[in-house]
Parts: sequence; C-alpha cells; structure tokens
Amino acid sequence: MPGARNFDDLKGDLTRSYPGLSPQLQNIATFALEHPQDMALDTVARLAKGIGVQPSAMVRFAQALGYEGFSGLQRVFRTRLVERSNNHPGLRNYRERIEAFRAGHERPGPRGVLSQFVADGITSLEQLLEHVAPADLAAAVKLLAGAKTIYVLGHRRSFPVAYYLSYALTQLELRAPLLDSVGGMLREPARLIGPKDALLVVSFRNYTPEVVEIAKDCHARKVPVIAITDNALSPLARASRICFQIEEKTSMPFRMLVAPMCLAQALVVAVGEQLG
Amino acid sequence: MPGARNFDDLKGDLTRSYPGLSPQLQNIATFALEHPQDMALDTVARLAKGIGVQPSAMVRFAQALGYEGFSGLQRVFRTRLVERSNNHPGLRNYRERIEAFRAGHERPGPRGVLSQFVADGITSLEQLLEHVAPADLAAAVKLLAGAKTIYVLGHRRSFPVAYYLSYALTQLELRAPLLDSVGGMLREPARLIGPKDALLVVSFRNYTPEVVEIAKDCHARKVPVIAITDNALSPLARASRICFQIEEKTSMPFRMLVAPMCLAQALVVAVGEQLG
DNA sequence: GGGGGATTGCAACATTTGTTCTATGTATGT
DNA sequence: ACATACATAGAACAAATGTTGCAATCCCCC
Repeated sequence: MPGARNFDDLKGDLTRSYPGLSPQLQNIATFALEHPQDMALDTVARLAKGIGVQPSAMVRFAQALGYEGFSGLQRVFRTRLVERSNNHPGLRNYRERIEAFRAGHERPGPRGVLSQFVADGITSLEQLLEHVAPADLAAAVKLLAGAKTIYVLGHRRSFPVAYYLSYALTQLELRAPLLDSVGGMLREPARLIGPKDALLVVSFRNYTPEVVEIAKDCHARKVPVIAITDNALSPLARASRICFQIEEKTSMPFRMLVAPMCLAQALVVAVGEQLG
Repeated sequence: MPGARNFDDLKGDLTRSYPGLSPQLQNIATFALEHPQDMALDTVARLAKGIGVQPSAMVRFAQALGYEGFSGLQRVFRTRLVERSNNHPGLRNYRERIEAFRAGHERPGPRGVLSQFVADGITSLEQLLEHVAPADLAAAVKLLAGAKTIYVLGHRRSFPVAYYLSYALTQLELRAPLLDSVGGMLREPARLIGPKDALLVVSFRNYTPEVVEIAKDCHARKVPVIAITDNALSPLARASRICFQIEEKTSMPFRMLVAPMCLAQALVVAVGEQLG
C-alpha cells in the first residue's frame, strides 16, 4: 500500500485505518490533524516530545499509513502548506466576496445560504459583544453561582439554548433542572421556585405565552430572573432582574441561534471560573 | 546587525544591501525572492545545487544579512509560509479584530470570557465556511429534501443541535422525528429506519457510544447517513455517507456549538429553498 | 494462570544536515 | 607587474536527523 499523495486522501486513509491503530498511533493521528503546520515543519524529535512519544513511534505511524518513513508523510503536509499559501486569492477579491454575501447578492443555492449564515453569524457575534453590558454579565454570573437551584426555561426555538444551559450547568455540579412540559406538567414545579433560587429563561418572539407567564410569576415573587431575549420590548425585559438583549439585525427571515448559544456557553464558563 | 524577523523586513534588508553584495550572493538573493517556498522547505545542499553554487555560499548569504547561519534565514521563510496559509480566505478579514478583542479584553472575569468566546466563535464560523465542501452541502440538501422520514439523533452536548434540526425541519412540514431515549427506548425505532429515509446524526468527542452504534448500524443497512462531527477521525466519518467535519481550532478546553448550530440552520433553510 | 502477539520504550546506527576551514582563483589599485 | 583584499570552491567536521533493531511490557485469548 503506497501512502496518500495529497492531504485529502491522507485524511481519508486516516479515517479508514484509525480504528485499527494502536492507542499511541491514534494519539499521533489526532495530533497530526490538529497541528498540520507543526507536522509540516517540525522535526521528528520535537514533534515526538510534543506528543509525549518516542521518535520511533512517529516513523511507525508513517509506515502504518503506507509511507516508507516519516519523511514521506511529512512531504504531504508540506505540499499542503505551499498549496494553501499559493491559491491565495487577492485581498481585493475576498473583500468583494464578503461584501457580496453581506448584501445578499451571493449566488443562490446551498453554498450561498451557508455563506449568508456565516456572515450573519459573525455580525451577530460582534453585536453580542457590543451590546452585553459587563456589569450585567458579572451580576448574572454571581447570581447563578450563588443560587440554590437554577431553573432553566425555554421552549421551541429557544429550547436548544435552554437545554444546553441546563446540561452544562449540571456538569459544573450545580442544580440546574430544565423546566419542560413533558407530561403536561410545567406550571406546578414553577410555583416552588423561591427567592434563593434563580430562573434562567430564554425566549424570542413570538414569545411562548407559557414561558412568559412563568417568568412574570417568578419575577413578581422576587425570584431572581435572568432573561435571554431579543430586545427591550420583549415581555421578558419587564419580567426579569437581568436581561440580555440580543438584537437581531440579519438578513434572515428568522432568528439565528448563534449569538444566544455563544452567550450561553460564555455564561457557563464564567460561572465555572467563579466557582473554581 | 541582527537578521530580520519577518519576511517584509527581510525584503527591505535585501533591497538595501543588494548592491554591495558579490555577484554570487546577488544570484542567491534573486533566487530567494523568486522561490520563497523552496527557500522555506529545501535543504541547503539542494538549494545550492539548484542555484549552481556551493552550500557555503548559502551560509555566507545568510550571514551577510545578519543571521547566524542559514537556519535563521530559513526560519523567516517558514513563518511566512504558515502565516500565509493561516490568512486563508475568511480568516484574513477578522484576524485584526480578533486580536483587538484579545488585546482589549484579555483580562479575566466574565467579560473576558465572553470576548474570548466571541472571538473563537468568529474563527469557528470562518473555518466552517472554508471546510464545508459545496458538493457535500448540495448532496445533503438533496438527500434531506427527498427523504421519506428524517430521523435526527444527537445526545448530550450535541442534543441542542439535534433538537433544533428536528424542530425546524418539522416546521417545513417534513417528517423529522427526534430519536431520544425518553423512557429508555432508543434502539427499537432505529431499527425501522430504511433506505428511503435518512439519518441526521450529530456527535462530537467523546462520541456517545449509543449514538455511534446507531449510526453504524444504519450505515451498514444502506440508510443514507448525514453526520455532523468534529474531524476525520470521528467514528461517524466511517459511518456516514456525507460527513461535515467541523474542526475545532479554538482556545477553549471544550467544544463550541456556534459553528454546528450555524450549519444546522443553514441546512434547514437550504432544504426549505429546495422544496419551495 | 500462563503463553503468544502486539505494542511500546530505549538506544545505537548510518545518513544527512548546516557550518567552518583552508586553498585557490580573481579582480583592483599602485 | 606585483601585492593585497576579496570572492569562491571544495573538502572536512560536528551536530542533528530519520531510521532500525532489540528488549521490556502490556494485553488478550486459550
């Protein structure tokens, strides 16, 4: 078996033969895919030290892929590097392209849709960073870190965000149950939420009525409510102690979840730092 | 005089000192500027032979530019190569901005965490656009639009993405049930998936075993499987007909969901366009 | 529990690498 | 025409590289 001559084929070979490799060689494989530049330029010794393996393991890895030695494998990474640096479209070219799909003039089809989403997603994230007040963020983190139980609520398109929050906060060994309506029970547990707890609620328009009502109810009962919603006119803005407003200024006919998801992950990590 | 550290400075040094160089060194200089890639990767001996000089001349050339030896000079060409390959379309535009984020808000605390997430999220999205093959995307859309039933599968941190896919595809009036394990039933419905259906599976490391096994099973039974996973070594890469690999090149110790979520939304919209 | 195969660590090996040294050649200026 | 300074070529050297062989270890199957 001769070794692959280009990087894509190499990736294919790797996925195919990965399961049959020894644990050590698997380690090397993951490293190779995650640090292709190092693989291209570093020496065997340095790479081996970086991975925590003997240089011989590198050679065996290359041989397992059909190359005569490590050099043959490295050649693939090197050619990839020079090719990537060669087909460098001019900067002018790229600027036009980004403007094009920013403006929505990119040719249609699935690829166009993806470019559009990526562009809007980036805009979304930039706006997120701009609009979130550091004070709010700090307050929310403190609140969450100190709450007895964090109840997480979000339905329909907001549910993925809510689920993630519950999942990840639980990983931090916090009590963070998800308020869902499995079996039709939703309002009942909500009544048990107290001022020492916290309600983390996610909703965008049009705001699911049940969700809004639970938030209002809790807020009225002095439960600290943290909301993730779209703008200042949201009913959640009036029914929360801290409200993250993620404005939507995209070309899409419906809400993107990129920014809310990002905020959710950042929140969780910040809470984790606060605790540990 | 210390040698220049980056390629542009090196070019400046060269133009300045070129007239005072010996004819042979001038030859080397022109070659170096005309074949920067060879200068980055080849050895002294091969380069010297290519130019028609002795290896020692290469060393003297480097020393004439202020480097200790040829290796120091070559380092400049190498870093140029990796930088050019990093500034690939997409990354270029926002790199400065990301650096700004990092520089401006690196200090710890919730705000720092958020800016870090935003920066990594943007990088993520750009890599998404770069790595997704348009052909794969088109094929996936066609497959999904034509499937009798689309089964959606994803657990733990991948569940939000899976849920969203199921939710949004259902909004398009497609049959897109979520394969969950409520009540412990997961394997049974999976057996009913046939070649006219499709399985849309999301999983990242470490890949939930149940999920992987269902995907493998379906793939073996000729069910079209579309996977969203992290890299070429994922078991899903081997158990799918179409595989979207969302590489993870962030500073975070765990997976970000920004890019997968974005891909999911783009997929849904593209399917919608295909239908309508 | 023990035997056999695969896997890994270690060290020695031959080769190649970058560098340096010296001798030869070459141009320049007096 | 000669001396001097410089440029070049070639060989020699030490360091580092990629590679291989062997022994120790782990793990699985009988």
